[in-house]
Amino acid sequence: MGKERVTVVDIARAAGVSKSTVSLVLQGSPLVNEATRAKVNAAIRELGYVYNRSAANLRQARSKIIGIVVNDLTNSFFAELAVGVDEVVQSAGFVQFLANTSEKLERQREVIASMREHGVSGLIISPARGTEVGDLAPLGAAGIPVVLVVRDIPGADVSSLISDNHAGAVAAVRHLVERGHRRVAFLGGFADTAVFEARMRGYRDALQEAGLDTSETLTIGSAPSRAGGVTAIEQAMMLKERPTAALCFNDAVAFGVCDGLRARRLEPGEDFAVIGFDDVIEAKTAVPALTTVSVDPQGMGERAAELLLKQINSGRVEPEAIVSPVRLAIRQSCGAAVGRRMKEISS
Amino acid sequence: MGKERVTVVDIARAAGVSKSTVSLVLQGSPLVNEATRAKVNAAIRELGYVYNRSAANLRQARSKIIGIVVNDLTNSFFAELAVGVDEVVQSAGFVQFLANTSEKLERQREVIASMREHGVSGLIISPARGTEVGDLAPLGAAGIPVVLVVRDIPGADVSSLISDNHAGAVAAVRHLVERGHRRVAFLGGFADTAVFEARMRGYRDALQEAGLDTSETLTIGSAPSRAGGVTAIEQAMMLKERPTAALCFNDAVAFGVCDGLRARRLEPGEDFAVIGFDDVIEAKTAVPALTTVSVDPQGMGERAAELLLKQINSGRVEPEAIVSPVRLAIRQSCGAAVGRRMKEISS
DNA sequence: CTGTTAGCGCCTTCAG
DNA sequence: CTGAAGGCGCTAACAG
Repeated sequence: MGKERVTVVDIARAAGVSKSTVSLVLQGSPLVNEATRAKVNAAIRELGYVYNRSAANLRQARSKIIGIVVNDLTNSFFAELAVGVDEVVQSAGFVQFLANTSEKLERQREVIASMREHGVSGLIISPARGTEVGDLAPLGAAGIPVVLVVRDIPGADVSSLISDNHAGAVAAVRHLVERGHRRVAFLGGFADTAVFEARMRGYRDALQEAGLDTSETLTIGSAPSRAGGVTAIEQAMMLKERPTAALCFNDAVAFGVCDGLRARRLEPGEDFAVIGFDDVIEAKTAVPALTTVSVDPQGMGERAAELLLKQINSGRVEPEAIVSPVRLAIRQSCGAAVGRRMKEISS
Repeated sequence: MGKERVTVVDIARAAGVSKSTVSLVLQGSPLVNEATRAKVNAAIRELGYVYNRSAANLRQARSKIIGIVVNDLTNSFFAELAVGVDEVVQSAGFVQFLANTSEKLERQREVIASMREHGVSGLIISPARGTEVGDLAPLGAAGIPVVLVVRDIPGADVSSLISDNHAGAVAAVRHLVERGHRRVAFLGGFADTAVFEARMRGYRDALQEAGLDTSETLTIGSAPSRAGGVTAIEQAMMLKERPTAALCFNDAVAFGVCDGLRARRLEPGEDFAVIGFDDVIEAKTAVPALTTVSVDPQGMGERAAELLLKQINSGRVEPEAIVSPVRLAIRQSCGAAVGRRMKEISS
């Protein structure tokens, strides 16, 4: 067992060629004779050579790694995203740096800095709440392509890939109105994100279009979590004129709303429809017995990765803003059964 | 805007010191005067210097990155794991390479190779099914610490951190027996993993201890997925003497079993208890209305990362096998209500 | 098609 | 406490 690292010169010597030839083989260059290539590869295998990317990166001033930073990996939505990114990134011969910020700006700053130091070729970011253009500016200045996903940052000079939240909200409300709902609440979320703003605007626009009440009282904010959903529906049900349906800020809130509904007795025959955003695996399976209609962006990870790779390969960093269409997915038909079930369970 | 990369010599010049001084400052060495340090830091900020880790890694022949490879990031269990690892790894000044293998050995080989090339300091692996000792041997030979999580690979000369599957199964079965269940099935999973073997053995041991039937017929294998659970419970319910409770190979199977139970009518008053393994967030929320008792390892990611860091820092690579205790977590009380609910829903 | 030469940016002796 | 020199392993010119 040789203690020392085996390098290109070792394998060059073993194969009886020069180290640049080895280098060419390593990079799969077509400029090298088939026989030579075979000899080199044999030597590589024999000596157990492992390519040293640190050296290559240093020399080339770039590395085949792309970074992905998400604000909450615990949320299945982002886990899915990361898997999608990983898939295309791996097949393109890159590796993925994954960092989770847990919505902490400080952490985000650190990981972005760290990624720069590692010389990432590009970055996919679902920014933490409160991220400002200044946080991304250095990347752009350094010529590192960035693709923003899920949350846009107005004014940032980078690409973005977000879902059409406005259209999604409009479609959801239309769906509810078609089914006869006249009092539709908007539950959950904080007003400080662009995502919230877009969904809320879609909600209002669709109500107006249907000539319905857009009064503030039917809009109840809360943490964008399951617990927040419970709080929000409780408040909503204390209103003089209760809503009969709710569009929720996201899937977590929708689950919480369902929890809240289960916990209270609805009047016999009373029905309640719930719609959430950001539907992913969990949402598809978690509340099978309640009606949920979901607005979910498909394959966002893959698309983001492709967009990023395109920019990396073209060398050009020309920001591109893509708004991804959403679809309404109906999991289970509405019906008075919902009201009945509530009673049964709470008894 | 200078086109050229700013390096240590630039900032050395700007600060009026030598480059080695700068290097010391960069590493937070205490050997440098406070005033000098301040000057250097000022220059760094002013020139927008970014540390080049490729160069440092090349020079030092190691990198502050640790790799984590999981067999299914889509499974919340592993997402949680990755988050846990990320947390401790980040605070230790490392960054995390995350790769998802989707149970594909070929992919796993690629990513492990890639990580070696990047000079990772250590690796946390939840191996894909079918991984052999040979797949990990080169890492050990290269002195790269490896911590196996979730799934052990007998004979591999690396550390491992797995839950006490045997004890978990025993506890689960005892719990069921105490509640009066006499016919307990073991549903789901494939017999080709050590995990399966341990859980199955615990199941058998506990039954024997209680003087109950351990006949093969109550053991029904299936894919370790939700769909597999549905298949398994359907088979189980076609038995002459039906089981009244099931211990499931994992949480996904448990969900599937619940699905299957919902889909069929139980006799009035008939009860059925379901227990799953690998409980994580999803499990805690997905089937709130059914009785589930869960066996879940806590903080495995953090512990694995700590173990790995310890090995990295000590330089010593002395494999250590840790069996993590599990706990039974009862989500909701058992009761005849389950049988009633089934009827209601399926009608 | 293959060999030679010259660094990439940093860290580490070893003197001062 | 700071400066001067050398080289980590690789690739990018350029010659042959």
